[in-house]
This record gives sequence, structure tokens and C-alpha cells, in this order.
Amino acid sequence: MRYHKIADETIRRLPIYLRGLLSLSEQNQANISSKDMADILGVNPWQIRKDFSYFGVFGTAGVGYNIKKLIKQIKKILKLDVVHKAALVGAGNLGLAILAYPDFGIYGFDIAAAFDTNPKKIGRKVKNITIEDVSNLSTLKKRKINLAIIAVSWDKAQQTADALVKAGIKGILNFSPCYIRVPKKVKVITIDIATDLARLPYYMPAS
Amino acid sequence: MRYHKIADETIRRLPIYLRGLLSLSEQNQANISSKDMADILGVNPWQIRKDFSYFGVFGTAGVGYNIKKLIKQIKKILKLDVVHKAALVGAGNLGLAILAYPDFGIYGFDIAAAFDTNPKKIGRKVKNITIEDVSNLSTLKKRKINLAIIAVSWDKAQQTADALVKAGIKGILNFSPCYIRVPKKVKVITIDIATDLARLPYYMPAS
DNA sequence: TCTCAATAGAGTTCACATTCACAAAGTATT
DNA sequence: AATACTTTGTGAATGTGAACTCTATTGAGA
Repeated sequence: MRYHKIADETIRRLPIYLRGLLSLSEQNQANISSKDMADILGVNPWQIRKDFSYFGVFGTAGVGYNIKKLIKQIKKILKLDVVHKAALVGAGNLGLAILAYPDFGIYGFDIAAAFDTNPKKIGRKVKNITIEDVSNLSTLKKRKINLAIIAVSWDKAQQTADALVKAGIKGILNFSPCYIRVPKKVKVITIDIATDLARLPYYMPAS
Repeated sequence: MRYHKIADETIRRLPIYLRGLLSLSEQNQANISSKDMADILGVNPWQIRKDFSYFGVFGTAGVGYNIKKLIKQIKKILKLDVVHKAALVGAGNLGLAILAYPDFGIYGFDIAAAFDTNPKKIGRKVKNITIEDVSNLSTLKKRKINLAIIAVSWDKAQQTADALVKAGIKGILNFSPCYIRVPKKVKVITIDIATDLARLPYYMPAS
């Protein structure tokens, strides 16, 4: 019996809506209709309305939705109304690219620490972050960091995750191409770039 | 009335299965049961069997599935039984990380060209690939490249896609955080790292 | 004030996906 | 050969999400 639970697929779409809304807000637009928003984001208007109806946002017929109000509402649901500090583990090619990625900020994320095992990298400073030895992971709890990004090679992913869980991390974004075992209370989202690419040929017309 | 079409969700899982199977194959294992495979990949055994049943792979009761046969079958369905040449557009942080990413090869992808607009980067050689000016995109058709990875900033993503479509590209893996308009015959898969991270706090227990 | 166009929100139906349960088919053991 | 065990394949039940329709509400303009 679920009471106020929002569908997972809706939750998956909310950050996309949020990104579009933030962009419109910067352009000082006040309202938007589900139809216009659908055009911008490439989805269906009724999908948007249905998603919003889950959490009782009321738009105005004939006008649309108030953008500022909507942003506030979505942020609250996604728990993005507070700043989340995140730790990056693995400062290789991918790790450094993530560190330089500009878009985490708009959702209220702050990558506050970075770790690696390579002595040559430890101590280096990238974007105001000093790369630390992974043995320092245990300090995360004290530093109020409860979110981590794993960008290490697949053979070290599980042990990294174990260390993170021990350090009190509650959510992991995993870029390693493997399944990671964690306690139920910890949420893992895995992004496997290669598997997404591997789906493409199936959908491509025969050349 | 669909005859042999495989469910999209199944297609999404096939590359994951394939990765696990390739790994097992390297260890010279001959057979595997759906249960053991489920343990490794973190999914349900009946899900695996159901997925396989769609394309009529027959395992052996009491033994499991023949790994080599299964690999061949999955590769064929995903059209990964031939090498696909891919082009990378955008040699920034993310682009270079993708270029260095080792796992595309196992699925039979070959990143055969890289492009950028920055004169300082053009001509540089990375991993045997010489970075070219984007004006060269039009040569892709001649070079038999029909697959591209977009890793440019969001404000140049649409124009990049337009150029790629004009150059005969049939499939695009898009890392830019925006919706891209393309003709129906072209397939786009978008990976938006930040939106995935943005889902995490919702699922994390209150600290 | 009345009418009309635009648009939200709720309800319905349909399509797809997951889960489950079990018979059938194979292997191993005694 | 008989029995116990393992594992597949699949039909049915259940759950979930998408697509579409319809009605009510609002704003604007005659």
C-alpha cells in the first residue's frame, strides 16, 4: 500500500524537467505550458502533466505552470533543496573529467573531496580540490560527506564501495562497469557508458 | 502484431549479460546457470531466462547455458558481430576520457576519428588518433563511419548533431545535457551524468 | 458580461514488463 | 534402473507506465 510514493520513472524525469526549468528561469520567463515544455525537452505534454500531478503541483489553466514555484517543488521532492557534498574516488581520466564537469552545481552538488591511490597524483590540486590518499576515506563521516562517485577501474570498484560504506556513505554513483554489492540502506546508481553504446547498433537501420 | 521483436528492456540488459559472459569466457568457463549469472550481475534468475527465451536460445536443463554459444547469439542480435567504427566529436576533458576508455573494444567498437574546434588541439595525437577539425566531419561517409559520440558543450550539441546527420551518421551517443532533434531514422541515446546524480538524494535515507 | 481559445487535471484503456509457479527435461548418485 | 537433484522454459497473474480522451477552469478579447 503505497501512499504518497512517486513512480520511479517520474523521479527519473524530474531532474530533466528541473534542468529545463532552471534554464528558462535564467531567461526570466515566468510561466510555461506543458506543451511548450514538452517541445523543449522532447517528451509528451500529458506525460509532464501526469508527472506533476503526482505531487500536487497545480498549474493554472490557460496559463501554464509558474516556473519558480515548480523549481522549488521539484527540488524539494528530489531533496535537492540543500547542498550535498560529494566525494570522488579515482582521479584518472574519467575522474578528472567528472571533477571538471560544470553541471553538478546547478543541482546543488559540491564535489568536496577527491581520492586516489597513485602517489604521483596525491597532493595535486585540481579545481581547489587536493587529491588525497584513499586511506583518508574514513574521514568522510566527520566531514559530513555522505555521497560518493566511484571512477576507479572495475577490479577495485567493490573494495572502494566497501570502504565508502564503512565511511558512512549513503549514496553512490558508480561509473565502473560492474555490479556492486552494498547494504540495502545504501543506494547505488551505475552508469556504464559502454553498455549504452552497445545498444546503438541494434536500433540503427542496416546501412 | 510483432513477430520477432525483442522488448526494449531486454535489449537494454543484453549488453550487461554480454559483459559478464565475456568475462566468464576468458576464465575458460564453459557453462553457466541462470542462477549463478544472476548472482554475478545482481539481477533475478527468472528475468534472465525470460530474456533469453525471447530469442530462442536453448539452454540445457540441469546444466545451464553454453557461454560461447550465448555470446555469439547476443552479439548477433545486438549487431555487434561486426566491428563498428565510431567518431568522437569534442576532445575536451570528457572527450579525452572517453577516448581513453578501454571497454568499447570488448563490444567491437573502434573509435576511428576524433574532432574538435580548438586549433590548439587539432593535430594532436591521442592513442593513435589525430584530432581533426570539425569541418572534416563531411568525410565520415567515405570513411565508413556511421556512429558518433558527442562530447561537446550543450550549446554546440544541436549543430554538431546536424553536421553528423548530414555526414550520414546513423547512431549518436550524446553526452551533452540536452535534447537533440534528429530525423527519425537516426537513433540517439543520451547520457546525462548530472541527472543521474540528481536522483540519488531522493533514494538516500535521511541522515 | 459573454464567448472562445488555451490548458490543466482526472479518468480510462492499452501495452509492456516483472514476478511467480510449475511441468518438463536433463544430470548425478546409488 | 530408480531416485533425487538441478535447471530450463513458459503460461498466468500481477504490477507499472504510457497514450489518449474528456471535462472543467482560466484568461483574454469582443
